[in-house]
Amino acid sequence: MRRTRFDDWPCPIARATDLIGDWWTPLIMREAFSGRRRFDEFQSALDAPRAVLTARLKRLCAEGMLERVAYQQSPPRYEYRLTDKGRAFWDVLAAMWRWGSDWLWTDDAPPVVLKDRQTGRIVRPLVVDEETGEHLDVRTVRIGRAPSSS
Amino acid sequence: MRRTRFDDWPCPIARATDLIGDWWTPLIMREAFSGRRRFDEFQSALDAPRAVLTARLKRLCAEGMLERVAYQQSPPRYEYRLTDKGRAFWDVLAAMWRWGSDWLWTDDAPPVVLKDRQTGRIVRPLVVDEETGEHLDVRTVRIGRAPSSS
DNA sequence: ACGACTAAGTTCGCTTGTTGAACTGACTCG
DNA sequence: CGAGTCAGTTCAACAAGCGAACTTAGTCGT
Repeated sequence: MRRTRFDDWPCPIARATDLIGDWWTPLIMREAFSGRRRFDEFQSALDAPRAVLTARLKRLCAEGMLERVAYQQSPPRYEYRLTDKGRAFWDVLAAMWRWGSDWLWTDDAPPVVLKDRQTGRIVRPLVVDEETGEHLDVRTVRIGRAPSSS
Repeated sequence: MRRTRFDDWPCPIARATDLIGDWWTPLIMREAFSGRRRFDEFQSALDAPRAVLTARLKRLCAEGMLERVAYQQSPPRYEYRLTDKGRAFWDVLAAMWRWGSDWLWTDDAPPVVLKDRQTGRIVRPLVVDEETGEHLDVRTVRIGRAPSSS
């Protein structure tokens, strides 16, 4: 009776949930985007249980979001690097960031923001329709069957 | 030793993770966006354990993402409706959708898509910089301290 | 009036997952 | 030779998720 897996459901949200729904995982990815690579860097930044961190890093490697790369031979030591798939996941974190900033702070404003590395300008992520560039309208979008590809 | 809570961390991603990291929760929100409102509708759509569903709906109401509204008096029956905060969460699901569609199907394409309700056009969500409308560049964005608001 | 049905949960025994703390092993550095 | 570093593993206690059965308060058909 292990917990219900969603990773073979026919829905992108379900499969993504299977990953994100693992406690700590989005935070590990956040740290990876902040440039952390080594086991102990992740561990001390997050103060996560080491056993959990081991399991998560293993899974993220298996999923192809991180890569375990040796950075020295003796003693053998490995670090974890973002892959293209992992980097693409930034979009999801950005959407979480925006929603969290907008709705999860009641009185004050969040103490951390996203900035452009060059200009220092504060960046606000927004989810739009790729075609029109307009903010996605919840009320007009619906989930539908894909056109048959046969 | 209950599991580490992130809901008072000073980071929007952490707080959002605290919600999403609850198993089933994003799927419950997906179903809410598909128009489901009643307990048994959610239950049979997802085939989730009833006790878990009870706990999740309770939490989503407490967080202000759903509202529990009586739709009849006798016997008293309630349904769960999206609030503004809940509707805003669509952006996060859309980002998950896009990333899942792009990276979680290896051979074939996902069997479900997002469509515009009016035109039937397939919609692809994209995360952009609100200012420029450009796709967020992972490499130039960094996490920084907010300007002091004093 | 009686039994079947419905909706929205609750309860229960079992299994899996998370936690914090301590431990391990292979090295390096002074 | 002893202390330190890094990347984990092990362990026991506890929390959370699981499926199945049960409950409660009412309606409907005969």
